[in-house]
Amino acid sequence: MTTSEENYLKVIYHLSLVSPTGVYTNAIAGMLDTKASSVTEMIKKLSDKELLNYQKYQGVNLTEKGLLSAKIIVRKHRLWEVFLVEKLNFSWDEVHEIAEELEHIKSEKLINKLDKFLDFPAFDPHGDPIPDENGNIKKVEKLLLSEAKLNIDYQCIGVKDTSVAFLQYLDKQQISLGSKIKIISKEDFDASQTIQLNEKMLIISNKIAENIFIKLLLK
Amino acid sequence: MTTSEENYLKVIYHLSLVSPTGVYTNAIAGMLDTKASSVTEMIKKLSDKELLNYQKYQGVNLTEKGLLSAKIIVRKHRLWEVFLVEKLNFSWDEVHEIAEELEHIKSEKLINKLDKFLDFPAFDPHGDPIPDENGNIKKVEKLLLSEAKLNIDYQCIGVKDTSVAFLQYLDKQQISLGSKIKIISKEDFDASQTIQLNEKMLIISNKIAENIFIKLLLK
DNA sequence: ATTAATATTTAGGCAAAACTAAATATTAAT
DNA sequence: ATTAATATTTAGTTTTGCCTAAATATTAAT
Repeated sequence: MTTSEENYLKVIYHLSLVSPTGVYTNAIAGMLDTKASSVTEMIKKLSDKELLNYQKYQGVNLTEKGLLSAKIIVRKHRLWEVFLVEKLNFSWDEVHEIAEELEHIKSEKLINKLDKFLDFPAFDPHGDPIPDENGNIKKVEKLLLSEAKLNIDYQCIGVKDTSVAFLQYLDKQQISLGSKIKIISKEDFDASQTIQLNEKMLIISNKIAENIFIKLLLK
Repeated sequence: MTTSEENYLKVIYHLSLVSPTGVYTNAIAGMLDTKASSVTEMIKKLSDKELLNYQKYQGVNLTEKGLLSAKIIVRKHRLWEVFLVEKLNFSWDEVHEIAEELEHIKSEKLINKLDKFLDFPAFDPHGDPIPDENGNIKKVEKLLLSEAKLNIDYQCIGVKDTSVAFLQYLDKQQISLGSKIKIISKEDFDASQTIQLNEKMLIISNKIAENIFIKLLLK
C-alpha cells in the first residue's frame, strides 16, 4: 500500500467515526487538503482493492479489510507518538507531524517490538486509544471536564482540541496526561471553574473545560 | 529533498569512498537496481540543485553541500540501526531494510533527540561510524581478523560482508559487536584459525576471518 | 415541479521517477 | 587509425497522484 493510499484510509476511518452512515468525497478532500476530483480517483482505486465500498455520489464505507488496515495505521501513529513523548521527551504538541511520517514505515515486526518496548500502552499522549494488532480498541468512560461534578477526583486522559495553541496553554498550566483534577467551585454566570490541579489551584474558563477529557480517578 | 534523491545521494557517497576520482552512471545504476538512463536524469536534477558536479560522460562528484547531505542520511540510517538493535532487540541482520525507510523521516530535532537517547553512539551495530551533526566521522584503527597477530586481545567492531547469510553465521557462533577475540593458532595450510571467542574456543576458516573487522582491545 | 445551489464525477493535463529503444561518446583492440 | 565493444545520453512512454475545467447528479428553495 502506498503512503497516499494509507492517508486516504486513515482519514476515511476518522470521518466514519463521526458520520457512520457514509463518508463523502468533499469531507475527505477537506481533510486531506486536496481536490474532490482527486478523491474520486483514489476512492475508485481503493474500491478496486476492496478496502471500501463505493457507489457514485453515495459516499463510501470501509470494508472489514479496509477498517483493519486503517486501524493498523492509527495504531502505528499512536505508538510512535508514545515513543516520541515518553522516550525522546518531545512535548505532546510536537509529535503529530513526525508521527504522520513514521506511521508509514512498513514492518509489522517493528511495530510489535515497539509496542513491547513501550510496555503495551493503551492510550497515546493525547488520550486517544491505541488499537492492538487485531484492531481492538479499549474503551474508557471518558467525559469532558465541563461535565464533571464538584469535589470528585478525576484524572486528565486527553484533549478534544488538539491545536498547538491549546496544547501549549496546557503545557504552560502544567496540565498533562495523568494530572489529578478536582473541581472546587463553578461560577453560575460563565461556568468558569476553580479547580485543584495536582496540588495547585487554578481558574479556567468553560472553553478550556470543554476541551479536556477526564475519567474518574480510582485509588 | 525526495526519498529518491536521498537514495541517489547516499549511493553516490558510498561509491565515492571506493572510487574517489569520480562515480559513474553504470555503478550508480547497479547499486540502485535501476537503468542507466534513469540515473542520467536524476544526476542532472541533483546537479541543478548543486549537490554534485556533473559533466557528460565524465561521472559525478559530490559538492560540499551534497557530501554533507549524504552524510546526514548515513547518520540517520546508522542511528536508527542502533535503536533497532539496542532498544528493540532486533538482530543485526534484520535492521538494514527497516533503517532504509526510517532514514528518510524528516526532522532534525528527531534525529538529534534519538542520538541523545542512544547516548551518542560513534558506531552502528555493523561497526560502521556514525557521522555527527556536522558530518564528522570518528576514525578507528581497524583491521581484519585475518591480519591479526597471535595471542593478542582484540575486539570485534564490525563486518566487511554484510550479507544475511554471514550475519546469521555470526549470530550462530555468538560473534557480535564487542566480542573479545584472541588468535590461539593458525594453520599454514589453509590459514584457518583457532580463536578464543570470549571464553569459548572456536575454529574458523580464513574466509570468515577475512570478513570480520577488529581493533586492539585496550583495558 | 422547476430552478438554483451544491456535490460529485469525468475528461484532459502535468510533474516525478521510472522504463525501452535508439543515438552518440568513450575506450580498448587490432 | 579504424573498428568493435562498452558506457552514456537522448527521445519517447508509462504510472501515480495530483490539478483545472466542464459535465452531470443530488439537494434545497421557491
